[in-house]
Amino acid sequence: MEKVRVRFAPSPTGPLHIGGARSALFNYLIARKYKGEMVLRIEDTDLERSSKESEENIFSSLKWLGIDWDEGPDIGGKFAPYRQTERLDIYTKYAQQLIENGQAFYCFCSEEELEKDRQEAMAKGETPKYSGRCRNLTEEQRQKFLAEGRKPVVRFKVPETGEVVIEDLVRGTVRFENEGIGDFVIVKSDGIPTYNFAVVIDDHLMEISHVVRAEEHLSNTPRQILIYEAFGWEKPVFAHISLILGKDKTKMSKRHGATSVVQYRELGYLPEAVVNFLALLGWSPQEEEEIFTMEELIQKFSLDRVAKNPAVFDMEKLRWINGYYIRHTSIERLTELAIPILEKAGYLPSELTEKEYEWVKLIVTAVQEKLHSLNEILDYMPIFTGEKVELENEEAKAVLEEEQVPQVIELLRTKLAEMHTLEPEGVKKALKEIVKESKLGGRKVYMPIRVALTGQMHGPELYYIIPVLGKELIEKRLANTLHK
RNA sequence: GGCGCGUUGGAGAAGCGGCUUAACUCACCAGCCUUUCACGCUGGCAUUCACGGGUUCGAAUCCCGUACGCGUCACCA
Repeated sequence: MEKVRVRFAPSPTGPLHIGGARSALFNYLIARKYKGEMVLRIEDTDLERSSKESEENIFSSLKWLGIDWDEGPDIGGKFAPYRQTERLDIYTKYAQQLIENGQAFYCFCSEEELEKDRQEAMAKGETPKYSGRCRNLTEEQRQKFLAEGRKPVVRFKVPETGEVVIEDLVRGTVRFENEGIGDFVIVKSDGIPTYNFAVVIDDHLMEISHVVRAEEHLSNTPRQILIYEAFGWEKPVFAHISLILGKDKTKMSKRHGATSVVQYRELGYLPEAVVNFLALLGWSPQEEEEIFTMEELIQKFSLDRVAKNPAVFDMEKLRWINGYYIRHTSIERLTELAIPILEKAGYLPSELTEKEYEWVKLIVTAVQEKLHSLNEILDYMPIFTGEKVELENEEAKAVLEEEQVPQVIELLRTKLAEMHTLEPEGVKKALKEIVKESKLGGRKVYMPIRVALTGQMHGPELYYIIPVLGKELIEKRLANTLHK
């Protein structure tokens, strides 16, 4: 088998979309699995919408996910350049070749003319398709148009009969009649090639062996194959992966929530969780496990287990996966990730003291098992900060009215006073002693303390909450809740 | 409208002619663990695979039609 060379070829017209990230991931997994090469190519031929900023976003999003590439605009490679706007002369050369061979032609039709054709075809109930008007212009006509100042586009001459058969790795055999394909534009009037033309030239020149991309490109594929055939080039293997749909089964869009990789990053998702989730979007493992590291994915991934049916973006599942990774990563890492979130929310200054860092670390330890995304830590912050405590409901109020409460609180005060510093292990021990000495049992001791300190019936372990609060805050809170 | 693709439980998703009385995961319910919540563990949760025909000894799996959804028909990628 020849060397596997795959590519991810986004157009830099916005932040990296979750669907794009999934295409990039699949390509990356294939490249690594078969010890091939991954090419990153920037398709920036849409001058209007492309931006450097989007390009930067694509680079950083991919890196964040842990996807890297062997050749690309930032690192170069033997087929450089990797930005289409830097390859314009190459496309011109090949377009010229097609024109000379009679496989492409200049078209001078104006937008108005084309629109009129379209309307007429629609009115007659026909498929709108290029009329072929400029297919056989004489040299004279051409000069006349040029003299009028018209800027031509170059159109590919599509054979009028025959069909294009695609042997797609995930979709099987798909056929398209040539008849349904009009002569399409390959070079715009400003001299920039269109997508359908540039991809083919680049994929061929860059020796891409497998084109793995989203299903929306499936109906473009016959046009591209026609170009391969016009040049007599060997075609790559195609694999069109299904679209990503939202919960309502329509194409994933802003309406469904976050759609870009950066958004997930900002919402407190871990890159390995996003990668794991993305891999499951359209692909399924043979075994029962669903949690995989990048290494495992590289080992297990294969295109023949990629499904044809559309992949539905299940936010609940992403949350669950993210929660899993949060529970299984280190406190140090979570602390580092939590700091900017807490800073932004005003819980921390921009420069941290050792003491503040330790404080965050304790909070993170306390809530680690409860989080599904890092920013959920903010939901727990009222437990750890502020002097005032709101009793959450009547039930909580009732807990504080139980008869053993004064005794429990007194014991707590005594125990805490005996301790020089509050740390989880010591507090845990002290609490157990209270249970033992009072002979009241767990619930009657823990629940009043919990409610008195936090106002809530549920929450993280008390032996974490107490050290986080510190003696001073504890006194203030006790005073606050008990004298109401 | 033409062309192309899809349709399995509350949700995601395997299975692609007999081994399926339809995996697995999430959610949900019950029990256990536990000071609470959460985590973890155990068990329960589709007689049925959009619908209607057909092929076959046998169909979720193959064929045809209908419905619904999605994609695409650009000088966007």
